Amino acid sequence: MQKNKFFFIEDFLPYILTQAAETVSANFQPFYKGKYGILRTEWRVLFHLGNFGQMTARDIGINAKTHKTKISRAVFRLEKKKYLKRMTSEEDRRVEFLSLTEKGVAVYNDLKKEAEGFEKRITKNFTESEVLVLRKCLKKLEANFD
Amino acid sequence: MQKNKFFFIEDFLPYILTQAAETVSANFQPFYKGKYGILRTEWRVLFHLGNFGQMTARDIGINAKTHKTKISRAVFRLEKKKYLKRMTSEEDRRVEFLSLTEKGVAVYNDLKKEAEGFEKRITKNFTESEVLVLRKCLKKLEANFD
DNA sequence: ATATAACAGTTGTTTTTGTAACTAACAACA
DNA sequence: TGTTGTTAGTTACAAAAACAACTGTTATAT
Repeated sequence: MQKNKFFFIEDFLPYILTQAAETVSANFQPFYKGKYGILRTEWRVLFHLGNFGQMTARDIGINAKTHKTKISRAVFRLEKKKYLKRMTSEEDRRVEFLSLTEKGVAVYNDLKKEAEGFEKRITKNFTESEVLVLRKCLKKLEANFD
Repeated sequence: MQKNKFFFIEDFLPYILTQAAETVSANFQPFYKGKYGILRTEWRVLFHLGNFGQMTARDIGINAKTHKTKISRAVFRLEKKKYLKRMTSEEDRRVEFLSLTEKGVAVYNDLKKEAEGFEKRITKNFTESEVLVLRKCLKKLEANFD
């Protein structure tokens, strides 16, 4: 930022990015944690399965850039809650296909509504173009590390 | 599994925001963790003191929106590394004024350079206006929860 | 005053994460 | 066939975070 030649932590992009993400996440958390007792990684697994249908733990991990142990534990917990079921692959018995149960789909559909409402709420004072640029920049930031 | 046309996790702003923040943070971490063995909260405390000078743990916590136990432990570790010193207030003996030691200032100055370089690098394919809008939007997102 | 509440910071305990090592299944190739 | 390497997923242990309870100090209100 040109406004000053010195370094200010509050203008340091990685810092304000993390702060914004933490604040937004902390305020979104009650919807899934408070309502269904699931953690962030569980939310991500649930939403991957709800969104894309049957997937393997491996592919969820790749797509969500999440370590396999985190996924493994999230899958275990979702299974324990009966939100998710496993089916071992016939061709490769190392692989498990994961999918949501009826109960899981119901939770997903409810949380999807919450998510849509939440997103609308946090961007209510944004112009359409601001939202577009924001999305584009966030994707670009990520892509810079691929 | 019915695939819903209207909600996509990869367009969900809190998700892409968190993903971008996690990716950026993971790639910035080696600079302070790898080089000086400090954690993220320690980096934040160090940079608050380097930036604003003498501060109390309380005020760092408020400004960085970080819980006092996290700050307390970060201060302890920085003190153990001799990057930081404490001085009990005369007027209120509950309060401790924190400041960087010479060694701490040296680390801060080095990490500040790294930070500047890193920020430049991650935004090198951004237009000036994109960076401005991004900053503005991130601050606005945060402000929506004050 | 003296009781009570509020505050700055620390400590203890539980929960979650990070990392490495592991099991079981497959693949490549001699 | 082996033998070696790779992969999907789990488990064990250590590091860190979350949360509650705590100490010592100051402010407030009878």
